[in-house]
Amino acid sequence: MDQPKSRLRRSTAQGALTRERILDSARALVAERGLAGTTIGALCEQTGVAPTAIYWHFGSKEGLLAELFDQVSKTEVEQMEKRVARSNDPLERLELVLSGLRENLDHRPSFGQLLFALSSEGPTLGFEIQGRLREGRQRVLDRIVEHFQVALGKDFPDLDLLARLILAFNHEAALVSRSDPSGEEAARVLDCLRRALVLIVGGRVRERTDTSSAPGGNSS
Amino acid sequence: MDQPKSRLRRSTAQGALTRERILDSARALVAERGLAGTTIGALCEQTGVAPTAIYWHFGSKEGLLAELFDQVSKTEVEQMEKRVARSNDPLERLELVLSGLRENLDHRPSFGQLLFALSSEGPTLGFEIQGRLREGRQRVLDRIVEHFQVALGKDFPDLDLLARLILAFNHEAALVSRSDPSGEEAARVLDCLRRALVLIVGGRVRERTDTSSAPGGNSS
Amino acid sequence: MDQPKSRLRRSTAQGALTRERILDSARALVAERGLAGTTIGALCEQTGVAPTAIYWHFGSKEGLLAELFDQVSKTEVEQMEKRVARSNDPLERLELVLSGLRENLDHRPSFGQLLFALSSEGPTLGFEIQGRLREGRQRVLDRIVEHFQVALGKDFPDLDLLARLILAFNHEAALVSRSDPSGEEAARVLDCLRRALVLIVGGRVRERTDTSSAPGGNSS
Amino acid sequence: MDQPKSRLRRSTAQGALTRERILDSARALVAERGLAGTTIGALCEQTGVAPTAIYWHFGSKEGLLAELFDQVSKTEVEQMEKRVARSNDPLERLELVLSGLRENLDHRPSFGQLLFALSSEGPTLGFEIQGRLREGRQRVLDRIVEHFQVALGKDFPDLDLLARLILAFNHEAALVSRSDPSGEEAARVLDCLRRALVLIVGGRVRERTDTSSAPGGNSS
DNA sequence: GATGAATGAGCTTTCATTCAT
DNA sequence: AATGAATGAAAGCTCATTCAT
Repeated sequence: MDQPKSRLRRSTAQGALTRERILDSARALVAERGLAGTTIGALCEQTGVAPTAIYWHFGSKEGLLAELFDQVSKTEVEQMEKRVARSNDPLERLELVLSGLRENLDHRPSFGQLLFALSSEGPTLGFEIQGRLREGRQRVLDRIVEHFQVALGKDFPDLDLLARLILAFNHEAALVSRSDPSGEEAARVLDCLRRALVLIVGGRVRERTDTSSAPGGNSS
Repeated sequence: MDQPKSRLRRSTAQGALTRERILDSARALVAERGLAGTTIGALCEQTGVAPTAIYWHFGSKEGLLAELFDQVSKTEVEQMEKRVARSNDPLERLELVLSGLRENLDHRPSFGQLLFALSSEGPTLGFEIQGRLREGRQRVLDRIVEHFQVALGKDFPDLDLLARLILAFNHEAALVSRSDPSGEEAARVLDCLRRALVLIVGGRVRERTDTSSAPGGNSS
Repeated sequence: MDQPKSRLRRSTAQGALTRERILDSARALVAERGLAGTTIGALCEQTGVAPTAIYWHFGSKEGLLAELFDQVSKTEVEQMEKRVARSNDPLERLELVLSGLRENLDHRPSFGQLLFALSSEGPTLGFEIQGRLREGRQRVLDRIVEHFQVALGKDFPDLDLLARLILAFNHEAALVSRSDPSGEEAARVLDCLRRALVLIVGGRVRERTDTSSAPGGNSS
Repeated sequence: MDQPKSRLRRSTAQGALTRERILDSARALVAERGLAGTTIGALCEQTGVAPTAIYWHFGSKEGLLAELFDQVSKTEVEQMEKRVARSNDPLERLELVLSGLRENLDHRPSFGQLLFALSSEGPTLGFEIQGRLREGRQRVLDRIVEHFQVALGKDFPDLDLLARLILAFNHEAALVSRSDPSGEEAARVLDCLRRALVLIVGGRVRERTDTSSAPGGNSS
C-alpha cells in the first residue's frame, strides 16, 4: 500500500526523493551559512540538480525556506513531545528536555540553528513568510511553557523566563556554532543553559518541596 | 585655534570628519540590517559620499567593519568601566551594569546589536577579521567576569555562567529588535535577563551574606 | 450517437476538446499580451493542462502560433465573406465591411489584435512561420481589395490605399487596446477609420455616380 | 568653454560618450527588435561595455528606455518645428511634414519606430514610465494638430482624423519595417499616407479655396 | 581627500523545451 | 492523450571593488 504499485509512481517517487534531498541540503546550508548564504547555486552544487528543479518543487527561494521551516518545526515539536512523555517525574522531564536539546544539536543542523537563522535574517524576507515565522516561534515558546507547566506545576513562577532562557541559549548556541562548526563551543553554551536552569528551577523546587513533602535538597 | 590654517589642515580635518560620518552610518546600518544588509551603496546613500571615499578611508568593507568593531568595543568597555566605578557596593554595581546595558540599548545602535551582527555574520568574513572578532568577544566576556569578581568576590561561583547569560540575552535582544525595531520586545528580553540574574545572584548572595554577615564594602 | 463507444474514441474526442481549449486561451492571451506575453506557463494556468500537453498537440510554441494564425485567419475571411454577401449595393457592402470590423473588435480577441501581435512580433519567430504569416497577410489584403472591387468597381482608383488604410487602422486599434483594455480608445480609432474611408470613397463615388448615374444594383 | 579644460573633465567627457553610445545602440535595437528584444546583454555586446556600466548610467532598463524616449521625442519635435518653419504656405508645409516623416524613416531608427515599440510594448513596463509615455504621445499628437492648424486654418475640419492618420501610418511603417529591414515596404506605407492625406486635405482645400480665392486644383 | 566611470562575479528568476512514464 | 520531473539558456539586477583623474 505504501510502496509504489505501478510504473507511473516511479517518477513521482523519484521526484519526492529529489525534493527531500534539496530540503536536506537547504537545512544543512542554512544552519552553516544562514539564509543569505544559502544560495540557489550552492544548493544546486550540493544536490546536483539544476536551479529550475528547485523552482519546480518550491516555486521560489522563500517557498523553499517556508517549507523547510514548517517541516523542521513540526518534526521538532513531535520529537520533543515523544521524548518528554517517557517520564512523569518533573525533574526528570526537565532533564529530558535538556538532553533532547543537546542531542538535537549533535546531529546538526539543529532546530535551534534553523530557528536562529530564520529569526535573525527573517526581516529580509517577504511579508507572508514573516508571519508564518512568528507563528512558528510562538508555537515553540508555548510548547516549552506547556511542558514546564506539566513538569513543575501550573502556578510555578517565572515560566516565561525559563522559556526565554531556553530560546536565548539555543540561539546563542547556534550563533557560536557558526564560527566553531565542531560544536564544542555550542556544547559549552548549552551546558551553561543547563546549569542556569538547574540554579533557577532547583531553588524554586526546593522551596516548594520544603513545604509540601520531603525534600531531596542536598547542597551540591 | 579653531580655524584651519592651511588647506592641508582643513582637508585632513574634513577627512577625519568624513571618516567619522561613515563609521556612524555604518554603526546604525549594521545594527539595523546586519552585516550583509550594510552595503557600500547604502552607506553612500546615507552619508552622501562616493563609494571610493569609503575605500580610501578603510580599504575594504572588511576593513571598515573591523575598524567599527574596534572603535565600538573600546568605547563600550570604557563606558562600562566608568559606570561601574561609581559605586563600591557589590549589588549596586550589579545594578549599574544592568542599567548600563539597558541604557545602551536605549540609544541604539547598541553595542549588543553590533556584537550580535558581527558574531552571527562573522563567518562570512575573511580570516583576519574573525580573529580580531574572537579576541574582542573574549575581552568583553573577561571584563564582565572581572566586574562581577570585584562586585561579588573572587570566588563567587558560576561567574562564567553569568557572563554567558548576559551575552546570550544581549544577543537575543538584538535578534528580536530586528523584527521589532521599536525595541519593546528587546526591552522585555532584557528584563528577563535582569530577573534571571537576580534569581541566580540573589540566591547566592543571600546564602553568602547569611554566613559572613558584613559585606566587604570599604571605600577605595 | 452522442456517447462515446470505446475508450479510444472518448480520448480522441477529449483530445480535440483540449486542443480547442488551448487554442482559445492562446487567442485571448495573444490579443491581450502579445506573443512574448503568451507564455506556455500562462497558457497552462488558464487551461489547466500541463505544459507537455501543449507540446503534444502543437509540437512547439511556434507550432501553436502558426496553427492559431491559420485557424483564425481562415474563419475570419469566411465570416467576412458571408457578411458581405448579404448585400449587392456597393456602399452598403462598404458599411457591412466596416461594421464587421467593429463587431469583430467588440467580441475580442479580434482578428486585428491577433494580426497585430503576429505582425509586430513575428520577426522574433522562426523562418517558416514568418513565411506563412506573410502569405496570410497578403491574402487578407487581397480579399479586402477584392471586396472593394466588387463593391466599387474594378477600376476604382486607389483600392490598394484603402486596403492599407484598413490594415493600418486595425493595427492601430489593436495597439491602443493594449494600454486601454476597455476598448474605448480602440473604438475611437476605428471610428476614425470609418470617417477616413467615407471621406475618400465618398468623394470618389460622388464623382463617379455623377457621370454614370445608375449603379449596377441587380438582385442575385 | 565647451571643450574640457582640465584633466578632471576627461573622465566625465568619456563617460558622457559612453552614455551616448549606449543610447545610440538602444535606439537601434529598439527599432529593430522592440523593447523585449533590447536586452541588456545585447546592448553590452554592441557597445562593448559591461552590464553594470549601463546600470551606472541609467539605473535600470526602464530608466534607459525612459531616457531614450525623452531624448528622441524632444529632438524629433524640435526638428519637425524647424523644418515646418521653412515655409509659410499651407500646402508646402504639409509637404514638408510628409517629407520630414519619410526622411526620418530613412536614417533609422526613426521616431516612429521608437514610438511604435514603446506604444505596443508599453503595457509590460512599469507604472511611471507608462505615464511619461502617454504624455509624450499626446504631446506629439498635439503638435501635429497645431502644425495643421497653422497650415490649414484653425477651423479646418477633421484635424484629429489627420493626426490619427499620420500616427497610425507611422506605426504601420514601423511594424512592416520589422519584417523588412530594408525599409522598402515601409516607404510604400508612408507613400500611402501621403496619398491619403492629399486625398482628404486636397479635397477640402479645393472646396474651401473655391469660395475664397483662386484654386490650384488640377486633377492628378 | 575624494569623484566619476567601469568591471566581474554572482544572485534570483523565467522561459521554452524534453525525457520517462 | 497527458503528467511529473528536470534541464539549459538567458534575463534583469546588485555587490564589492578598482582605475584614472
